[in-house]
Amino acid sequence: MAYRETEKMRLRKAAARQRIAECTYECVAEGGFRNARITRIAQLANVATGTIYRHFESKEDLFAEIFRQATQREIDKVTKALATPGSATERLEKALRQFAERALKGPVMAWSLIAEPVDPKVEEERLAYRKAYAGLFEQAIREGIEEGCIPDQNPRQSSTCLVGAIAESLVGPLSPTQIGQATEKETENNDQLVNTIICFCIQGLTGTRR
Amino acid sequence: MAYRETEKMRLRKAAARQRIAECTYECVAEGGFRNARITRIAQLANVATGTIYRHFESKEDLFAEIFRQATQREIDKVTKALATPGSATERLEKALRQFAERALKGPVMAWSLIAEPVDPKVEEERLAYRKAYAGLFEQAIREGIEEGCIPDQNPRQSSTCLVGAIAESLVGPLSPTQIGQATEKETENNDQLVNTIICFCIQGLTGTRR
DNA sequence: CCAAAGAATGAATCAATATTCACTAATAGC
DNA sequence: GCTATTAGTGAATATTGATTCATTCTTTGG
Repeated sequence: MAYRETEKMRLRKAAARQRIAECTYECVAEGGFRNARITRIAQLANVATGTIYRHFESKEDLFAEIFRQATQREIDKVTKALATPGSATERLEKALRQFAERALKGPVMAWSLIAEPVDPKVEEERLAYRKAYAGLFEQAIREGIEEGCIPDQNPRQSSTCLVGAIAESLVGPLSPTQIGQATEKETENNDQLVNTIICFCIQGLTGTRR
Repeated sequence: MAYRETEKMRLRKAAARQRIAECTYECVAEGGFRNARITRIAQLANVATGTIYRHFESKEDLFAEIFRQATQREIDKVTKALATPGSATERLEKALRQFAERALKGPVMAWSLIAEPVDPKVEEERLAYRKAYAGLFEQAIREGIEEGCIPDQNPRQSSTCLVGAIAESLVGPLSPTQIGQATEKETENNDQLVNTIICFCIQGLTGTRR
């Protein structure tokens, strides 16, 4: 009898796994899942391609995990924004802004999470992600209706519409040509864009121009 | 001296080309560009794979042409809707509804036109398509502001936001699971969805609940 | 019917990647 | 240092589709 997994080894393996995950994230942020090739990920992580398969069942599984981690981060941010004090409308505005600004800061990743075609397992994660968002906004709208700052409406449908509206308002400008990092001018334009989207969304929700 | 291209031949070739185009459209409508393989298209069109290359330079070129044809059809519909009599708001509503309903009737095609990742040549067509839409809506918004039925705002930015909002409100629900043909219940839901989107958009634009 | 020219064919080739696996290196406990 | 066991490697293989091209079929004008 000889080899038995020891703590040191467990840590080393965990570190390697983590490194692979991070490099995958980097690749995706750079050019989407489509662009994240196993060979490139392996290179970045300083491991052999085969090693990746000792840590993850398949590329699909690896991607699904990265997707889950990335969306969880986004959802946490929005959840936090919705948990601040203030009226439902104010909190919704904060959350939408959070969402939009993050997406514009990392447009490729946002696009990958929102709209890039992905394998079935990853698509499953996306479904959960969408549902989570819709649920968050739905709850806030419900509160707004109770508070009286949002007119009566179907919260589920409005929240779906809301998520859709922001998502695509962002996917549009970001998806095709603009992959470069934001210049000053662009940053300014982005601020403008975010304001317009938020304004549009809040109006769409409340019917109140401000 | 012997063979010279005759009218009959010209027609026959044109017919074959047309048939290939139609079958490509079918394939795309069924599963997006990603899913439209040359071999499958050839099968549907009853030609050999090689034949496709006698009619089109490459897959990319074929796709670009199909894209152009498909978007032209969509743009014509919206243009027509915007050309009816009525206030700018009414005409915009009609146009948005037209857009949304068509997209929901052919969700996969809509998704392909709006958001599916495509080759550079096709992406170029998409850019033109987006610009055309933005231009149409922008003009209508400008008219609305002049008429006084839409508050003052940046027409370019609002129209971009508008296009984005609808597009993604539709891409969201349609992209993942629902590929099946609409059942009665779904049709009803779709009507509801379209109403909500339109309502949301018009409010976002005018700040008026109705 | 014939010869020249073009059109159509589809099996073979090429290309791009994911995945495997026979082999080597490292580790653990003695 | 030795051996059992697991980790790591990366060249070879498998897969999926686009594209090519030598060959066959059609058409045309005489």
